[in-house]
Amino acid sequence: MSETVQRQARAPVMGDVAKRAGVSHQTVSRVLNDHPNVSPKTKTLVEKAIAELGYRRNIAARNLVTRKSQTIGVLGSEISQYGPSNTLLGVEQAARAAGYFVSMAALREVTPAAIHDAVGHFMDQGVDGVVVVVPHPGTIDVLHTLNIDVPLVAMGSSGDGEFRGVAVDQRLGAMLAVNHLVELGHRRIAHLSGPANWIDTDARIQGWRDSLAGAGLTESVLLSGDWSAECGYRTGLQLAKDLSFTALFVANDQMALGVLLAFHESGVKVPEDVSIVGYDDQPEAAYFIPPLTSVGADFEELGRRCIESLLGDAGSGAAVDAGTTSGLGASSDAPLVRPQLIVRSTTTAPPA
Amino acid sequence: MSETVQRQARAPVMGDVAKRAGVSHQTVSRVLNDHPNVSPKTKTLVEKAIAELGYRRNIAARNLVTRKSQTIGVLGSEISQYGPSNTLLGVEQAARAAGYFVSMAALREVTPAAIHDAVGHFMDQGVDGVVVVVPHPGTIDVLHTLNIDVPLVAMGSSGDGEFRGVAVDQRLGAMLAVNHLVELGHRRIAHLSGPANWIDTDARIQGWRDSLAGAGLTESVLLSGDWSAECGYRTGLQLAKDLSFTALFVANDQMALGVLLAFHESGVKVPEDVSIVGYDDQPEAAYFIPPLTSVGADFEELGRRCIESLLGDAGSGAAVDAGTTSGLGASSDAPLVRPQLIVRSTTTAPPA
DNA sequence: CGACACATTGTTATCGCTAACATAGCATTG
DNA sequence: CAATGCTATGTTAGCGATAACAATGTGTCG
Repeated sequence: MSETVQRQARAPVMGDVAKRAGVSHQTVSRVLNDHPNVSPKTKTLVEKAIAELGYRRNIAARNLVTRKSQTIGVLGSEISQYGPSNTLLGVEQAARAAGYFVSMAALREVTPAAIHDAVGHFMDQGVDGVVVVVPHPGTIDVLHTLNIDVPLVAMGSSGDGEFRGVAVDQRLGAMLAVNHLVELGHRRIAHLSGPANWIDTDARIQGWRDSLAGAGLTESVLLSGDWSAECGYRTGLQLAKDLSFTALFVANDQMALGVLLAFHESGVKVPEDVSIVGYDDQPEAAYFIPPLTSVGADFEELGRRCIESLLGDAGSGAAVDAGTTSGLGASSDAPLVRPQLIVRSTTTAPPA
Repeated sequence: MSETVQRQARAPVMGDVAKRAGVSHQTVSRVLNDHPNVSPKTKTLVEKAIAELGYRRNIAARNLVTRKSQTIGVLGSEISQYGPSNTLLGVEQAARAAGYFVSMAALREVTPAAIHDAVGHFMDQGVDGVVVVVPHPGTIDVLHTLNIDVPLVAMGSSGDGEFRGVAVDQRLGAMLAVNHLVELGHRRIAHLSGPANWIDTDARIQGWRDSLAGAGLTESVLLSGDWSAECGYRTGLQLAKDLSFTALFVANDQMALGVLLAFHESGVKVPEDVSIVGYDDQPEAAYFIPPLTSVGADFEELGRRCIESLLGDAGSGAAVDAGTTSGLGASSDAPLVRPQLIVRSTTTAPPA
């Protein structure tokens, strides 16, 4: 009688399952871990006992003895933004599908101290790997100072000796945008970029330049913004006063939204007076006034690739300690996600 | 010599710290856990040893013996949307500040099976509490079937005997919106709501009704949408053909964006012909054409409150097993976050 | 000054699991 | 048929922390 009570009182452990199945607890462990040498009959027996008891293996005990936590730390910032939040989604999905837990730490502000904190948090937890979804430059540098002893994948980075990187081919994306403009007949194509030094900013500027050069055009205005609609609006107001270009490539959709409003208020007609191409292709872009032509990438796929890359690493054991550091050549084969141009109503041939 | 090598080979454990500080490992544990009866001198000694060795406590071992995982499971869906993603941010922040790890599981699709899966994932992990950030109705019902043995807080729910809830006072938000319209002189105020049965949808419809009733007005058109800009656009196109109202309260900003585009294309002037109020006040709303009047809430605060509520629970031990179930009266004191109306350029007095 | 309370520290016993080794049974082989 | 190798299972020993209890030392009090 009292035994029954006890059983209800505390969760069943491996020994309970073993007793019920008439085997040793080790055999139960073997069934749970899919070891090869277990007879089908025993396996069935054990599985039945597990089901009957509603047994769940104690993860803490397992982690203690295996020295693995089965969890991946995801370091994020700006996770309420379209790109990062979708990347996060992809990361979580892929990680859980692979049997890992996902521990999240969001950076409210991207400072060395905050990064340090969050990584410390992950180390305390003994994560098996870290995915960094922080589109800020310098993050990688901070991480380098941290002496992290688990595999790490950084989104947006192209990878280096120590860390792996997964990124969207942003230069290509920018070229897609600018080529489209060139094909429409534009010859003076300005660019409203992101803040200086961001990886994304630089790559997009580069694409703009390369595309221009490829078409034999000289650079027009290059302005830098801060990604916000507010900034797009202010810049748009300035620009409207004295248009020296017929097309504008804006580094993200939010700034483009601001520009659109500013132009609207200033009487500059889009696309008649000036064509605009955005970047990110967030769902709302299709409903801007007018609907925005934009370059989009599959951010979820990006997230999935992060995990793929990380697990490829983790699978090969402590690859980080060993030769990887010397394999600088690996940086070039960082997987790149290809962006796509979605043409809508903000682009047309330049005014006559 | 070999000892030195060993020390580098494996992470230091409590015993190493103890040896170095000249105390027992238990004393080290006491220092780490802030036990009262440790002499300041010893404490300093231990802390010095910890720092010198770069010691980090093994969480798995601790979890095993304390039967606590120090982690909170966060179940989310639509985490790339403005509201949920910010709530998530608030949750993560507050949880980490309270010394908890945050394990995330994102629902790609909100089905009983997916919820089941994710919760099972959390149970495997032995989370100390669960926060549910899933704005879909029926989620709670599914959770009720799951026999969860840790405290749980559901965002958007008003709480019941078994679970706690934290929500925005959406009825109030809707009333704020409609009252504003009434004060401007509108008498025929339509509502484009969210999908049927959503908690949010119902509360906002209720607020719209109550506000109308309070002003002695009869209900105008009530249409239901699906939150998307696309749907707002289609509905807007319909509506534009035959305007039977002078003001439209839209249940979220994205649908409002679609409506704005549809009206623009149809030649319906906002706000001259019809006033529009949105809901959520996402940052972009200020840059819609024209800038959208909207009702906003502090979603991060909502997230923080979730943790607050959860930890209040967790603190009192296994409150769930005990009397809580009978305390149905507690449902009324669910903390409500108060929304605010932000007036911009889509609202004005009705046409003469 | 002996007794008792209290602050401080040490010792031992788990927590629930997996790794490593040990053992038994059975088929194969020269 | 003894030797060998495999398969299937059991036994034992930790993983690294905290809990519970034991053992000190120190000060106060009658």
